[in-house]
Amino acid sequence: MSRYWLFKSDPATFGLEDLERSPGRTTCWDGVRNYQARNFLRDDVRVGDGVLFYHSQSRPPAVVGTAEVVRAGYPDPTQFDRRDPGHDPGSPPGDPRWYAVDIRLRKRLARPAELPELRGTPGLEEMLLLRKGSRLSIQPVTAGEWRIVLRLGGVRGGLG
DNA sequence: GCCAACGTTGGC
DNA sequence: GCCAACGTTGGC
Repeated sequence: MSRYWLFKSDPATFGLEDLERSPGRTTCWDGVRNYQARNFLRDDVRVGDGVLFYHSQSRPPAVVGTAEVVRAGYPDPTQFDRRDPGHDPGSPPGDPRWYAVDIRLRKRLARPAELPELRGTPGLEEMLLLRKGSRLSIQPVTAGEWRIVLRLGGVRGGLG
């Protein structure tokens, strides 16, 4: 059974449009440097899982699309790249510290599901994203939350 | 193991 | 640009 996730991205760095333009509308979700998020990527995110694509640092912040996991956790190549901002000289190649997954765009939402709107929506009271001080960039989402967010985004029926 | 200092995230 | 919340670092 598939799970659901929310991935945050600053559109100034990598936004939905960048994903739309990526070959096969697929990208490597690398650069995650937080241990809790790493654990999700390494241990829990699986092929076929659904992803809410979220624009942070945006006005207003919003879920703007859905994606699907097409490759489960594997060592993040950028940690071994000297020139990459995420280069981690302390990560042993034999036991990599950081992980990435691949995701493929499913669809852009008909309209963004904006953060202030999410805050007022019944059924989302427990959503991790809405918790004060929640900075986690990879978050689990329940099936109910997934369905509600997609409905707000104008996605009718199905998996989005 | 404690905790102050520091850096980052991200909403506003 | 501001600042609250959080994570990490490093001295002790």
